Amino acid sequence: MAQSDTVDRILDAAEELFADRGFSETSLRMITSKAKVNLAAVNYHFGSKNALIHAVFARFLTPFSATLETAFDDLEERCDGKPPTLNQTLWALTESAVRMPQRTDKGISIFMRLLGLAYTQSQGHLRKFLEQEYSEPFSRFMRLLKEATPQLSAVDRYWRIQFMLGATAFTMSSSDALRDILENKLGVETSVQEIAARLVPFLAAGMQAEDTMLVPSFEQAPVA
Amino acid sequence: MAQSDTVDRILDAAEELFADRGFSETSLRMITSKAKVNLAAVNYHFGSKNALIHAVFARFLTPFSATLETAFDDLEERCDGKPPTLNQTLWALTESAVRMPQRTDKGISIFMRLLGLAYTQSQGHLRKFLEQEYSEPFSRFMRLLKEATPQLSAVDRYWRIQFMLGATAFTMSSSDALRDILENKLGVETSVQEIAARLVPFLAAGMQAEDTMLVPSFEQAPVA
DNA sequence: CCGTGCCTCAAACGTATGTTTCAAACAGAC
DNA sequence: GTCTGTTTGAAACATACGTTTGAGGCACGG
Repeated sequence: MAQSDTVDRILDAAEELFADRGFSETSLRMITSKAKVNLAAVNYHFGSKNALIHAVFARFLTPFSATLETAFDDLEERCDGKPPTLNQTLWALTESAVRMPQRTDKGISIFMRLLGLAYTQSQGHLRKFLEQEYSEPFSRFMRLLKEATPQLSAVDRYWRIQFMLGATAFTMSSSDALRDILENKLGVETSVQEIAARLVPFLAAGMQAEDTMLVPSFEQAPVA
Repeated sequence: MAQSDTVDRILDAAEELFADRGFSETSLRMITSKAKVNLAAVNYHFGSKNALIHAVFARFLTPFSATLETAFDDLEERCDGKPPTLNQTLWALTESAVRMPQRTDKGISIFMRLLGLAYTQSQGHLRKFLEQEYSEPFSRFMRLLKEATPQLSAVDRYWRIQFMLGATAFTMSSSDALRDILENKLGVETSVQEIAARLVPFLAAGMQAEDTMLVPSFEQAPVA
């Protein structure tokens, strides 16, 4: 083999292990033994474990952010002038994610789970890396959200974006938590596409909720 | 001192460190040096690091689940017979959380962040512990949610509950992630009570969103 | 006043981690 | 075939972790 596939085997193994164990809980020895490569190969090819984590993210985030850019381009062109709606913006995002070329059958869920972990596990270096490398599509998405919800105050919009990100990242990253508790009872399996199809209306409805209730209490919210 | 306060000092330090670093990323040496206590004290008083984690959760989860039980009792009594509404159920939960006696000024946010981590960091032992000890108030909350949303199919309700949990847990657990990016720009500080006041309407609206959009595409969702 | 039980302390133990080393194997160019 | 730069291999390194040990202190009941 001309350009050794050691690098890819490491990335594949690391991606999968990170996705279902987290970063700190995955050792280089687990990765190299799953990838059937020598332990030293990671530090040789990537330099450090943190750099390997960055490489895992870059491998799917770079093509994804390119796809996303063109999706946003298409959307804005289609709307010529008028700002896209909230639903359109959210769908542009989820369709870009779902339609990404997959390496494996479970590619998209690993993808989502890693993104969830990225925000959830407070790895300072990772956040710094992601902010530096992918701030542009992120900012653009934020701008679209702002234009799609002009009725919201900046503070309301800020928090509701937090809630959206939370619902998304958490759902995608908890493949084994509540799924075990409840999915057994229902006995149904759901694809990522179907989850997204359920998630987007939930997010859009929450984002456009009528009012922000302040100083709440049961006296002001009667029973009937 | 008759009953040494070592145990409480360890719990205080561990709680805070766990909350802003996660479990695996917090070592016993960090905890004991923050608590100004000997390293061996943790294993002496608690037996192991995992048992310490359980103790940290039990210290606030046990009184909280008691408070929650009476809040649900009050709510159901007030509604005599008729099932409580979704808003009432969500408010009963958040008010129980907010009105818990606080040990420190930042007590409630640590509380929330730990709960977020509990579902997010896939610590098998923690999930098992929480399920064993606190399954009853959890099941009761789920039952109330079911009765408050009879229009939803079981599958829809399952996923939307996931989304609610995600928005809540993630928001509460990401005290430093997006807050750094956006809160600087807005220059406002928000209390946990205010976050809850914004979160509940978001969740209720999402939970009661009209329809679950299936097989979505831009052809079926025109621009105007 | 002295022992008994509870607690603290410094030190060590065993293990696992990320990283480094350096010799061997390899590929391609001349 | 030989040389050169790149990649792999087994082993070791230094460090950090959770846990255990055993000596010492301290309070309290006899």
